[in-house]
Amino acid sequence: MTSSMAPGTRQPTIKEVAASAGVSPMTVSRTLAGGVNVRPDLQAKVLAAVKELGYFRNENARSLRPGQASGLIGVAITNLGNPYYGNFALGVEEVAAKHGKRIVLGNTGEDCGREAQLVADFIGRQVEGLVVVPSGGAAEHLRADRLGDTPIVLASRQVAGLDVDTVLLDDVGGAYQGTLSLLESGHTRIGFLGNVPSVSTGQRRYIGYEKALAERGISPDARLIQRDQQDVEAARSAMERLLDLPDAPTAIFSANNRNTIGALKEIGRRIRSGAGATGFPAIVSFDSFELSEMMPVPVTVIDSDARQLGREAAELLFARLQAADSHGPSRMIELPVTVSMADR
Amino acid sequence: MTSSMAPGTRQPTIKEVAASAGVSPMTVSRTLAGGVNVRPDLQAKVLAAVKELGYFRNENARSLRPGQASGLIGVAITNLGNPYYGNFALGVEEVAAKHGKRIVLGNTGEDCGREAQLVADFIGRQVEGLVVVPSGGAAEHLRADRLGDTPIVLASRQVAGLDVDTVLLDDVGGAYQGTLSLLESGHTRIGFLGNVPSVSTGQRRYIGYEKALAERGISPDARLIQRDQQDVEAARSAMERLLDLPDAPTAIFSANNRNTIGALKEIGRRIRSGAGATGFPAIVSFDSFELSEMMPVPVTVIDSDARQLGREAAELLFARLQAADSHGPSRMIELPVTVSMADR
DNA sequence: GTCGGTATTGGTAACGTTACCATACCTGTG
DNA sequence: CACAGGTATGGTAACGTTACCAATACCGAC
Repeated sequence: MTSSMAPGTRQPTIKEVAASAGVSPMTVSRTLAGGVNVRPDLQAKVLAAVKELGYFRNENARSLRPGQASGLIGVAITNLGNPYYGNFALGVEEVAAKHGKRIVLGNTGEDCGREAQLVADFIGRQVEGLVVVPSGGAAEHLRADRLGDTPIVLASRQVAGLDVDTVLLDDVGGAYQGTLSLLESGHTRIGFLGNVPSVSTGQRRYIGYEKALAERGISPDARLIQRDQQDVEAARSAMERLLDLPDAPTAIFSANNRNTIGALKEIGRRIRSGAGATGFPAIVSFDSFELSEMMPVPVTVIDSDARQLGREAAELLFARLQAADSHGPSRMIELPVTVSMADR
Repeated sequence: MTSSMAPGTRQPTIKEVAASAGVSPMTVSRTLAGGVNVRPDLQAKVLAAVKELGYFRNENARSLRPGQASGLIGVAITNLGNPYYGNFALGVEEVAAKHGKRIVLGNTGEDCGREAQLVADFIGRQVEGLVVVPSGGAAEHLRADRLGDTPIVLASRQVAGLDVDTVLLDDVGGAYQGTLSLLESGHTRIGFLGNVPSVSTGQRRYIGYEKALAERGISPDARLIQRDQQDVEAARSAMERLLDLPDAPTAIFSANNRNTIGALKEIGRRIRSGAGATGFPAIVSFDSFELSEMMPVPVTVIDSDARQLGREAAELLFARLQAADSHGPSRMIELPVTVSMADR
């Protein structure tokens, strides 16, 4: 039974456990470390005292000792509310757990300043490595030599001029294939909804789109290109502008999840206000989303496995952590994407 | 310029910074703490050395000092891949940031053992408080006296016999209202898709459903009740069973997000295999989901603000942290939900 | 009975940091 | 010019833990 004390009650320390068990702190430490060379009866006493006092080892103090690792991997993602990144984090966690490490997760909200803060804090907490989905602004704070030799892996997006391990999707190829499928269906006016070019996925997916158009001798029409939307509502409004053009596009290439949802919301709005369910542009969406098969217009999905992306990023990090030469040349992996055609 | 050393390169310490700047560690510490009573020229030297060496304060060592708080709040959620919990975590983070704290996020995967492990680790890392969405199994490890006086707030779900601060949704009321709306439309055979009763939301939402039925003198039909689905595929298959009943339900009350998606997927499957879009049960869904307005069958949504849930949980925690009497009686908050009728 | 070896236990120091105290300096006042 | 009162700086100890070493107890072998 714990004595119920004033608010300021502290965690018990190993000394208190030792006193309560009638042994030295070292015996407690050894017992908790597995009990080698500790008499079973003392182990029992120690464990009883631990339970009685509700003792937990102070991991901060533990990781202070020389040579002791903190057991933490810092993970910074841009938007926790986006299930894509949630699943990404799950992939990182899965691999980290396999190596006996825990992840510390932080959200940058696409804000470069918060990202810098977060990374600094991670390092201050002695993480053994970092997995970061960069927000896309200036990235001085991600340079390897500014991180005190903490290894870092970038995921999903790359940063120009930053020579570190990176895992990307096949953005260019996926966008190219998706756009091509629209061209092959006879579309020639294809709208583009996407991210700002300063974010590498925004840039790379645009390149794939443009490449497919170029092969058919079509030069991009600036009025069909909307690249400034960060959230669903902005995407919806961009879609509204495209649909209101005198010569509206007959198909849309949407470069991500948020844009696709926004575009579909605008279509839904028009359907509910009386327009029939026909005459809307076909949609190709980079990134899948739940219930895409239930949409009133055909949606072709360029899908990737967020969890796998997280796994690969983590594997890259652990490879570097275990490498004899942790300063070896940086590696870059591109994960394939799958294109699931709308079946109508 | 950092000397590029062998893999084992360590973070620089305050002593090294001090040596490099030609001052004592105390002057470095004071400078980093805001610079009171430090000559400007020395501050400049220190800051230059910090930058030069890429020094970050060791937060673990810092929090070891007596009276120093770790600045961390531990947050345990059940499923990172579910955007509901992602947004929940964002709400917690928002309030934590307001108080100058950071969150450490962990995923339990609805696994009670992992939850216990996670909480123990949080405490070992000296978090100042915990926000937990309990997984629903045994919860010995969440008892306040097992947590070394670290305050805890439960969110979304309560745990029987656990007398701690809790934030819930108005599960009973929402389920009652949603079910009532179906009854008022004339439905009498209403299926139930939900969580296992050991999870409090599963239990409470079932109670609301049953209460509405009882008011109309309808006793629940066991064949219409499916309460074992944890993921989308299981939910789809449960929906399949309901639809295949000889006297299939004319409406479905789905007690959460995952079940609603599964149910809709089954409907989609049938529509695509040739059935018309009519003759399917009306759906009421506890929890909203993106694009619910685009579904081929009307979906009434019982919506709650996940982010607000996170905010309220965090506020409860900080109230307790700042209270003079941190052992005061536990509080319970129920957040309202809104019912958005399908508009057809 | 003595010796080498092993099993068990405890003491000490060190990890990186900062609160506290002591010291040295500086400025203005009587 | 002495002295009070402030400002600036450094030394020391302590936070909780465990690696390392020292000490003790015990065992079997000679």
